[in-house]
Amino acid sequence: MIKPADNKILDKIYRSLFTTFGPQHWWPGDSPFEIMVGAILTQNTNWQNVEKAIDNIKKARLLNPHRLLQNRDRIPYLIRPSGFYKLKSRRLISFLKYFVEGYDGKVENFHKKETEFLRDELLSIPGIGPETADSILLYALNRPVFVVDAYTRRILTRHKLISINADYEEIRKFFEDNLRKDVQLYNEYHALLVRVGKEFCKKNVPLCDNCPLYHIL
DNA sequence: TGCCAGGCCGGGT
DNA sequence: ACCCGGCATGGC
Repeated sequence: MIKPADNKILDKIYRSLFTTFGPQHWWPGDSPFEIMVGAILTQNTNWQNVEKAIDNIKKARLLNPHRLLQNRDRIPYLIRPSGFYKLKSRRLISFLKYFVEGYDGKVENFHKKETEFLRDELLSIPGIGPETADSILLYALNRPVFVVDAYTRRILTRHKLISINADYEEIRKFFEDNLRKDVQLYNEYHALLVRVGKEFCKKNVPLCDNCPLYHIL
């Protein structure tokens, strides 16, 4: 991992991205529960497809943990547009059981728990890995946890800020160690990385000098 | 048309 | 401890 000399590089990157793109208003979603569902459905999937799935759930008036769990057999059909729908149905149901049985499906009941404790609980749910857990913690529960995703990794790798072998925890620590612990900052930063990644840091495209980050290396 | 999308898991080395 | 295929739909 790396990141020698300039321990302000992450600040520079953030300012550059924010100046270029402005606030991203993440997470797209009206309620913490919708965000949790979206976090699971968007695994390796285009957000547009996830929106269709969430719309289906809303139209069925099932965007509520208790009701969704009670109608679990309708989930595969409803979330079909988000892809991997049988797999994701199982994952969503696992999460719903955890949320309803452990917290009565109420977000307020999470508030008494420590972030690390919740993170461990989320990671123990089958189908919830580090990015999904951290997305839920940051965007649904407003906990200061930095979310690392494929774009984050690709951007940092391509700009030689981390080694190609760096694992999830290493990258997360890189951000959390070099930024102030601030929910709004983490929120915007991750959203901006996704934004710049979609536009300028695609797969199988080397490194373009149009990228706003190109010149601050 | 083929490639890709805001991962995660399980089996094989 | 890695590495890789499977999982699926819809947009460009």
